[in-house]
Amino acid sequence: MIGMSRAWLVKSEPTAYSFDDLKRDGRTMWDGVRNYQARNFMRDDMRVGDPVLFYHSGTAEPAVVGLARVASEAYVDPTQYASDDPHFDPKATEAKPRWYLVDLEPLRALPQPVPLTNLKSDPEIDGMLLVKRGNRLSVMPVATAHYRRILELGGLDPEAA
DNA sequence: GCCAACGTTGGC
DNA sequence: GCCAACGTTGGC
Repeated sequence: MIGMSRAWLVKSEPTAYSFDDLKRDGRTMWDGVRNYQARNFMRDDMRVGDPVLFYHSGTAEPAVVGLARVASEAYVDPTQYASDDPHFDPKATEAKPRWYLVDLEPLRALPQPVPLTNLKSDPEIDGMLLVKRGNRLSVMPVATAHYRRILELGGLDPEAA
């Protein structure tokens, strides 16, 4: 990681959108995020090229399964205006959008998915937001040391990735 | 399916 | 501005 590239983690239920779906699509709008903190990270802090850990939640074994990258600057999430969309927000207006998103592109699946339980028991992962009790944030920053450790556990060389 | 934790809403 | 009620997240 050259310069001030910052690592992130996004959660998704694979039945809704999986890492395989992202690989198939080649690129996707990370739409439907309806949490202000998560929105702010995307809108204010994400930069094109930042690495993104892709996490599967709501599964028998929740795990980090892939590596992606931020592929666009933030822009208005169009689903907030779509009355037939589950993420429709009647309080959002064209003049005052509420929700923003970035595009994501897949880089590669982790050769070895890294289960949440492994992270919880790993001393080097101490303090990571993801493993904090009651954490519900679906877009979060990841400390560089934690990011590198997860790549390592996932079977990727942190230097090469 | 259960339930704890959390964020948001809305009445006051 | 407080806070109870509610809906959602997400691990188990």
